[in-house]
Amino acid sequence: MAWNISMPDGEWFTRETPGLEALVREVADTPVMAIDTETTGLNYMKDFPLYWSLSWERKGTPGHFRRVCLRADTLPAFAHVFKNPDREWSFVNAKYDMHMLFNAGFELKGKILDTSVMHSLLYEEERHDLDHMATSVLGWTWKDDFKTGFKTEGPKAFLQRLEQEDLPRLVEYASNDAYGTIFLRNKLKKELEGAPTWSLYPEMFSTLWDLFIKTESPFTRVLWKCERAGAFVDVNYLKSIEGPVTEELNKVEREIVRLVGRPINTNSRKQLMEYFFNQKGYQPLKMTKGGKSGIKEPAVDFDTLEYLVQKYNDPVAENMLTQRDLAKLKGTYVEGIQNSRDANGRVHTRFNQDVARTGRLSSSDINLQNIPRPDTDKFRIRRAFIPEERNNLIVADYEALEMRLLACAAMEQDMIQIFLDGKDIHMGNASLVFGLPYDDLKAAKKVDGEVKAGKRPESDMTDYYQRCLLARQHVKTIGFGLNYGMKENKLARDLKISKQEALNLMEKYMSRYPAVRHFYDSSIETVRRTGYAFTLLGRRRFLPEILSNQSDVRWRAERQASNVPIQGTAADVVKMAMIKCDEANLLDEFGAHMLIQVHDELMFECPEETTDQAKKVIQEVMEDSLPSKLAVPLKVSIGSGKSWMDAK
DNA sequence: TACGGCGGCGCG
DNA sequence: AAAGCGCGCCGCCGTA
Repeated sequence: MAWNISMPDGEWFTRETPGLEALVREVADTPVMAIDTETTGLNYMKDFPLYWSLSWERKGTPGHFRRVCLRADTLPAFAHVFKNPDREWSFVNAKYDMHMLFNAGFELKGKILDTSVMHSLLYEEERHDLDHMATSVLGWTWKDDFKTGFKTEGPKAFLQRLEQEDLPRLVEYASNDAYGTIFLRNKLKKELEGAPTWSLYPEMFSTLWDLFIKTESPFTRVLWKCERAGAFVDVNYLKSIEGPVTEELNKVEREIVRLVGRPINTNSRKQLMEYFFNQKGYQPLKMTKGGKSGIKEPAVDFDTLEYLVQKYNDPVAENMLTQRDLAKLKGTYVEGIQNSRDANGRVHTRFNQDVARTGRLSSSDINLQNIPRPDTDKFRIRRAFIPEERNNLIVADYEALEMRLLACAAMEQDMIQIFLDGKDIHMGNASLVFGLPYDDLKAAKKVDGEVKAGKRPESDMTDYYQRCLLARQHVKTIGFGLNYGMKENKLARDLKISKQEALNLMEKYMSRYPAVRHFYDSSIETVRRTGYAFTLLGRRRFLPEILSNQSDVRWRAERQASNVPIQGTAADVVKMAMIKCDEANLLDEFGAHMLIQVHDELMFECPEETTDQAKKVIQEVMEDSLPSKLAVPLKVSIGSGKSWMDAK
């Protein structure tokens, strides 16, 4: 027995088992079912199910459950059940099993309930794997250990040996997962229904169950489709920059070794630390965090290198800045992306729905949400993401999404007006905060652009225009910084101004926008009062540390309290947009697939002929993704082209 | 040889 | 580093 509870016997089915037909009939007649697969491995595009299991509460006999383990050869007998849209499947980590079933030739059409996602809405600080959820939600503990077998023999050999040599153990193992899942589904559903929340649409979202079933549940399938599609990669382009990147990196590393006068591994912070602070005797700028041991050492990060260049004019530090850039580019992107390509030249990320505490997605294996931006990346990695022949990429961006949501949430009329007037928000803010004419700010940016493009003489960029540009930059940094709870010290460092100037700037900004100040204060107050920070659709984040006696712990919770409503609401908006794009049937209408989400940006692949039509629909759907209009319209800029770079 | 912690850094 | 939110991956290094 694997769980520490009494349970019905696990049943075993193969294609030849006489009871299979009756089982199929019962399953078809039971609309709520937990499902799990045992597979050949963890690669979701390549591996496939060897066994699978189901568990459900028997119709007409409440409290009586069945749990069955089936060999994969039984799957075809259930094909019509998988196709039925009017049923519900519960999983742990749903997308993975959906991929496995798809690899075996079956696409589930019913509702998808991922218990990991359900759990993440209630217990965002905990893990969402089956073992932990079963322990903490159900009080069940796992007794058998299969890890060693999987590890030493590999999943395929291990599972197939079990079928031959110890079938009961295989049946236990496999069917218990499904059994745990159906109990988790039932318990978590009750907990979600009993979890009140606060949203802008109380008639639609008043409990976490509303949030789950109306947004997260359909979202899972949307993400599954994105993962499945993958993004096509121009491997020739990556190969073409691999040489130059490597050459440049080697060159700068050789130069560093020459300057140091002995072999040094430029990737080793320890060796660099030794060189700068022992051999050269420089003063450290800052110390590292120290981690568990608490041992702090001099940092050798970007800030430090920049300071060593500034203060000591050190050529090694200067070269290290280049080395860092190139090493990151080469290892993480040029090589990393190539290594992730599948046989068709596409890369398939995992979009994690249960990781970010604010409700954002995360992307891993491969992370497609941190590909370098072309404006700072001289090797233009984004150029490597391309459509297949005769297709385009479409890239749609929410413009200033978080600022718009802040203006709405705070009901800051002057800021709202900037958006209603269709102005650039940072220029608008700079204009109001510093009393500069908006048109001058606009002209400054235009002239700056033209001077940089060589279309105008440098003398056109007057001191006044420089001041205008700087004002916009300062206000932009303040706006983002405030959202993260930044204080004057950090602002001063970022803007390279004095602490007092930074303090003055922030005060000026806040007193020009009193409603914004009040919004941040009241966000913190809400958490003090209720324990939770809320987003527009009612996602909650529990922040008990807001009452901590330790000021650093409490301050951190306060920063999170003021950030969650904005970052989390932005995540809500994009999530709704993705669901609506899916519902708009872009695939059938235009042959368009959603590929990637990068927080406020969506990427699609679309045939050339239908690109213009698809763009129009996508833009409309995204700008209109919420149940009702906000005080500020959401604006989406949309472009298309033959690479991620060109499409923006 | 594998793994986790850590520093460092890419993105929004 | 510091009162800057949310992520994931790389290489190094110490440990098993």
